[in-house]
Amino acid sequence: MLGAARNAGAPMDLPKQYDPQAVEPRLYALWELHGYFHEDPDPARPPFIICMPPPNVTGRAHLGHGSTFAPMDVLTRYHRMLGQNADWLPGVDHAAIATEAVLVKQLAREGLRREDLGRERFVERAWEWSRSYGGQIEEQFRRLGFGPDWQRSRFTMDEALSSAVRRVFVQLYREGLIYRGTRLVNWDPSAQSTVSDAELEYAERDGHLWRIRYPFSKADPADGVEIATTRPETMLADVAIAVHPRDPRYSEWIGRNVWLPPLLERTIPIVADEAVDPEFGTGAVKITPAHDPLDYEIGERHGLPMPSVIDLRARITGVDVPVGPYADLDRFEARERILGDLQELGFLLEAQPHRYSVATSERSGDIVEPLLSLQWFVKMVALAKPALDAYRDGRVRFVPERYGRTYEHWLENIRDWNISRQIWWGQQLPVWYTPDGHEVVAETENEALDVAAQTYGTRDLTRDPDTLDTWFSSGIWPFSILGWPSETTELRCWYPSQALLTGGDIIFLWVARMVMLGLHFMHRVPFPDIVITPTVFDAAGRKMSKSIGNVIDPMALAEKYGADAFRISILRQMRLEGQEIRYQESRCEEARNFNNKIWNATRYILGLPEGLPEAMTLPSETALTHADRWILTRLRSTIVTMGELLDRYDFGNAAETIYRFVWYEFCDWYVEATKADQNGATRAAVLSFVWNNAMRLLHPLAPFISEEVWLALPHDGQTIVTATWPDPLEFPDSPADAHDFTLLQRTVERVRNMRAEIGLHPRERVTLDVPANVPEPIAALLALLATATIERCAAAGDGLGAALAAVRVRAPRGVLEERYNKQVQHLRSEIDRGEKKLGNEAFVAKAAGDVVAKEREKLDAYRMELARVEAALRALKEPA
RNA sequence: GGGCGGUUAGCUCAGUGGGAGAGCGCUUCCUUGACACGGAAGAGGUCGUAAGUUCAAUCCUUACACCGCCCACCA
Repeated sequence: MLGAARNAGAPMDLPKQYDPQAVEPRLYALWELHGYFHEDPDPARPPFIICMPPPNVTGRAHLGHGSTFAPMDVLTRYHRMLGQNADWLPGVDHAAIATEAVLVKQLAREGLRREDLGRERFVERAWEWSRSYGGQIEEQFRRLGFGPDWQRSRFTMDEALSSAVRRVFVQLYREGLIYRGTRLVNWDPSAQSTVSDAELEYAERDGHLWRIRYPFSKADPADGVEIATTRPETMLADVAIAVHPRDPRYSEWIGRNVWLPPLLERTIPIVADEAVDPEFGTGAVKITPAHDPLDYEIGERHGLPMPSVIDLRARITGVDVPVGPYADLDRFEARERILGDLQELGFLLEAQPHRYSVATSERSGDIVEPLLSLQWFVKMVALAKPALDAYRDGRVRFVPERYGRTYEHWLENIRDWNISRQIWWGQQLPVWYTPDGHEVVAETENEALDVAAQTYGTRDLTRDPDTLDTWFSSGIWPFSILGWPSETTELRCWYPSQALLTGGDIIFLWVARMVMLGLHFMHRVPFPDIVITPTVFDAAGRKMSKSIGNVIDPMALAEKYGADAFRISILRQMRLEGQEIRYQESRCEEARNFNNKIWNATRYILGLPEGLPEAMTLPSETALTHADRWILTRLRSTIVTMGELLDRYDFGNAAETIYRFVWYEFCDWYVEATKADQNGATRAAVLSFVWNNAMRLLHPLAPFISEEVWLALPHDGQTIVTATWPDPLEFPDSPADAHDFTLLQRTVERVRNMRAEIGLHPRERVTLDVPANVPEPIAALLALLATATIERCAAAGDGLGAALAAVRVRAPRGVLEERYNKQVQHLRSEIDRGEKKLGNEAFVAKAAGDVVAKEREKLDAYRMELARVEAALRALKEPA
């Protein structure tokens, strides 16, 4: 659009407001059409690979993608411009639990359960759903300008990835790192599946701590041991009372039996265990190994039986022990009934209000029930050790560093990972059972049949119905997407990747597991840098949630303000050490204004009467004005700073740096300065050169507007996407001239300030007495920028700084007097401060030399300035 | 209970061992040939509290208060 306007020679016909909706989708389509995001492995260039954390197939873009995915896009685009073999590898996760939940809900609307459909048809339906409705998030990512290599997109359920998963499972099994066993697991009754420890969320609840007496004799309910519990419904499965071995209150009772109320059908022993806290409750605790993790450990230590009374539907079951009238009651209903009965029988002594935390399932939100169950596990200790070593010797590091301690602590205290799930959508375990119950683990059914025939003499196999935890397949993501176990070029060139960017909430679920599995199967860490990006909250610091109604949809922001604006608004708020962003829509509006500023600066450049040069070249160095040299020096410094900041993953400061350069340096000063007549010959070249460079610096952050503007300027190549990153060595550096320009800026500000005090209309010229030793070009800029008429007066001071300081503003005597008096007052206080400081012997003796010298210089400068102002004040009072 | 962040202008946040910053909001002026999604000039802060280190502390140390996050087997 801009380019066409340029050719038409009528840029002023362009609208004054930038319209991202007209630009963004069009440019994205072109980029994708030309395959600018696609790369092949090229060993001749350094790789820069980022594996996209695969969003759930059920997922939709949210603000968090702004803080995590936008930075990945920034890095990939930046490294591509640096000429590296840069590729961002995308994909989608099959999100077993979430997808299954969607489908089950869908079926329910049809009055069906998944069993009515059968596994095969259910899985078929899940595939259909994933293909048609799923992956919509990829479209949203396109709209946000994210540029991963779509041709390489992978789905965790793809056959290649599933077969990699089976390979990993089989190998770990053969190495003895995967086993099947009956352990206490977290059961999610509403999802009807296990949940791993890392997927639990603890919620504080107000409840009660009930004191209950277990009697020594059925005949005397008043004589017994008092325990405290928050979960009376589990007492039906109690197998013991535990006390601390050195608790004097109970020591003589250890070994005795008590009756188990309220049924009083069996007795349980009192045992001693160090894990009991004598300070808590009554110091005696009921032990229910089948329904509590700590009790399970105590039960194991004491060889206690482990009856269950809560079944998979979270109802009371009498399969193991008598449960009397409570059979089949819901767990919470049972609690009420049991409490009532205990009360009636005199065993309930007290109900004390108590705040406690319950484990809930992250996915379903249901209260998780610890249950004994036969499941598959990964032995973690052996895998964790190398992952810890890799962190400790620096092969992986965290940004910010502090997250490393989180990772370390988790790995040090790691527990076995329950990987079997009782859902149908996902990678089915490559495990078969013979009629005798022998396990056969193999990558394919044929192989399993052969093994079974050879080892057990049967071909009658039943496959384990369970599927693997979704995180099992994402744990091998950095190499499974490169074609592992095949020895592909991709695998050879692109493993390991260069950085992982993700939210802090999945350091355990995903990051640590990728490191462990990467080390185990590829013998190298999957990425050296782990960048933990901040979580986005609302402006009040609350999590965004549907129930609060404070969710901001990034797609709506992109619609309203443009994807570039959305990206800038998030990036500018990121801080290297920050762990949260409080998002306010006003930041997006501000970024939209920024883009509009860029648009209008471009309109100005395109509308220059002299037209733009064909090629992007700078005029000879001698032709450059002060302002040119200043902006080029500032550009050079901006390029260097941007590079440093992006290399450090400091996206916030990088965004801030280009933002300030564009607005406060280029637009506010340089563009204004080019309106002076003197620039006619060179300005179009310098303006378009600097603007071209600025657009390239901006491109990783705001890909659309930078491309649109860049294409309209003199440029090399087809697209900014593959343009080269600006090189500061391509243009002259003249710090001295740049400094002269900053002296001019201060003078302009001083004059403008006076103008305001005089109350001049913005267009009315003020008259300035400018010393003869201020060079003509500088004086001309002063006249332009301060809207002034220049009268030359006698040379004053030594050097440009002093000469400019001597510039006088002609103004009514009263205004000048007030102004000078204010200045005198300010200068005196500064001089006073400096004198006191330098008069302090301790300061002069102990402060670093340059600090003292600087202080002296400042003091001298203030004194000179004071002398000048006082002279001016005196001159004012003398009769003309 | 343990660990980690945070506390700076009305709001959201930068920042630094040596004279407190931005954006938004607010006040005044300005529809000047890029831009009112703009320009210019301003007002506004004892940098959470208290001690300590230092010639010098908003910055370093300690304690405390409040807010937030993570971890943990308080039954």
